[in-house]
Amino acid sequence: MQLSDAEWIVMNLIWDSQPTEASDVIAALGAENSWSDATVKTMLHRLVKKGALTTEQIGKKYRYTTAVRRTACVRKASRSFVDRVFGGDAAPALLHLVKTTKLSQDDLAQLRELLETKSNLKDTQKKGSKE
Amino acid sequence: MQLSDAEWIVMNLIWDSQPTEASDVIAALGAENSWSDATVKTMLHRLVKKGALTTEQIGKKYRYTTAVRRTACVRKASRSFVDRVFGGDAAPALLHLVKTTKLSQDDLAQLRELLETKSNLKDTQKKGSKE
DNA sequence: CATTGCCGATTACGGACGTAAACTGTTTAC
DNA sequence: GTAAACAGTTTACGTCCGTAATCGGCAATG
Repeated sequence: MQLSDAEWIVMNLIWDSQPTEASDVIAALGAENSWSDATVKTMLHRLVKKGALTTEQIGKKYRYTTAVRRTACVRKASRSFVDRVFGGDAAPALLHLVKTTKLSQDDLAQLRELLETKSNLKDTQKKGSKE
Repeated sequence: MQLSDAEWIVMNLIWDSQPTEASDVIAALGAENSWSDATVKTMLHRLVKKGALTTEQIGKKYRYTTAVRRTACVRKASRSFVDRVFGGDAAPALLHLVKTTKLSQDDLAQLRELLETKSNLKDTQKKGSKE
């Protein structure tokens, strides 16, 4: 599922507070992004048509629920980003991001732990060649 | 400088082998991406108009040179990616990427070192609040 | 010198996107 | 019950993007 900029905003909101009604989305995003309600409605509609959201009719109104996993979309977007910007080579991408990102102590600790785990896992399968 | 998908491909090539003539770009990218030469020419033209490339007339033909720094574009694209997908919160983005990326021992080592440096730098300015 | 061929410029066109108005049907309040 | 309010659908429109054909100038070649 390929999401556009604006669609990510909508989807992120709905992933966070599911299921949601149109009015909630309009209220939240209209304020945040100064989108007109018409704009939000268009987004929702397109996302449904696209298969990213499903609607469930509750009485007279609809409730929107995400139909795609956030992790899947994130994965897709990440790959696309790495491909586009770093020609598919993820390592420099990561180095760059880590270098240029403000991270809290906590984040740093988590990352370090994660890396340690990965290092240990790989410890057996000596994979040193570049290409 | 905001670059589109296709433009990144062109720019990455030119950053790597500067200065370049149109024919070279056409040859390289036509083969790789099966773009028609017309398509490549359009890309080049748009990039020039956009200010991402400059042309220097050598005799009757032009040589293309990048007019923007790759790092600047990478930074911009990274920020835009993190904003769009993670709502500006970079830490989860990094965690996700690190988690889902195949990294060589070498890459891991580099990352770990980088993180250690960052941890030490931050050691003095206790910033723990989430907010 | 006229033709061909290369190269950059101009024009084209459909689809996606951001943005939003207008239309329609239903519910609710006066 | 009629009008206002609300929610979903349709239509709209300018821009960017991918993709490409065509045009126009200059240079080499016969």
